[in-house]
Amino acid sequence: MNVLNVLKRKEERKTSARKAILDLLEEIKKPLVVSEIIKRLNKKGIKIDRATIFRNINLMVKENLINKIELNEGKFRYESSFLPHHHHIVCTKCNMIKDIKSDFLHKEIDNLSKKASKLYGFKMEDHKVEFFGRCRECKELSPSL
Amino acid sequence: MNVLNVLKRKEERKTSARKAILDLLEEIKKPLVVSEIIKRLNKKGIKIDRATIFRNINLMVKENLINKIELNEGKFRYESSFLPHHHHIVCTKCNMIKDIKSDFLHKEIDNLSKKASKLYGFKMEDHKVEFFGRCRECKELSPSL
DNA sequence: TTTGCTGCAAAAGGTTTGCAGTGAC
DNA sequence: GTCACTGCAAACCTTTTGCAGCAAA
Repeated sequence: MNVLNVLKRKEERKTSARKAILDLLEEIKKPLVVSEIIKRLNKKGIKIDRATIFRNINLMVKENLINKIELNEGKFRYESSFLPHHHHIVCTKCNMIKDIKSDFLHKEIDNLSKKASKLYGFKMEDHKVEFFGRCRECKELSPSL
Repeated sequence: MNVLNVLKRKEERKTSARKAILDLLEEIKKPLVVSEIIKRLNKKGIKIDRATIFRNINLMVKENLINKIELNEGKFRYESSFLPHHHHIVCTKCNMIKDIKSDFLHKEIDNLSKKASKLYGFKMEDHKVEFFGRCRECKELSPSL
């Protein structure tokens, strides 16, 4: 996939840093925080400055190549926009993040969005649905919670 | 309402700082960032140190007196837990935050939660549904968007 | 060659922590 | 009087910005 071609439209360059970040996110298929991105790139022998990562991610978020999300941690996570549309379920004990395929939620969420949009006069652009709870393993470890 | 009594259970004290914060949040009925909380308290002639605000808010979040939410801003907002359960709709232009009464979404969201919980083996504790878009005024200002 | 991109260092928020003094009970 | 709470200052973390040198086109 030649997603970086999106950048050619403007005066934006296809640099190795941008390619490396996009490649990583498509490979991992999970929302990563910037510190994790840096660590994983290092493991691959790729060194990119933190400031450069942020600058590139912000640019690619604007270009819709990357999604920027929050999962109650006080920092952003980033994932490839080229994953099938989905939501997240987060374990509040082990912090494991799992994707929820949106196809089985799609109708309901669409409904919600339309209802809310009509009732409140908004032109809807985006929505966010995240679930938080104990994953199979963690709920067995402390069933009282 | 004597919500502060919750604190008496433990070795926690009912202080004027805690009361001031809770009162403010019940009065405003909107999710506030800490800087806004400080400003609004100042206007009332109440001076509480930023560190004290954070410490108290975190304590009261644990006690379920206050909800801690994120709305894609890179910082937390806090609102009273004693508001009827609801979700949020955020204008991506003027940043206006509106509550969505949950009663008309409740069934759908409950469905979502149960489905996700069954499918992924989670014991669900919480969920988050936020909508983002242009409010009535802002969508009229730039209809092309 | 041009001008956008990068690394480095510094700064800017938001949030947390250590400590000595204060106040709730 | 005790021990939790507060204010102040410093530290921490994530994210942003300024600038001089580098590299894509």
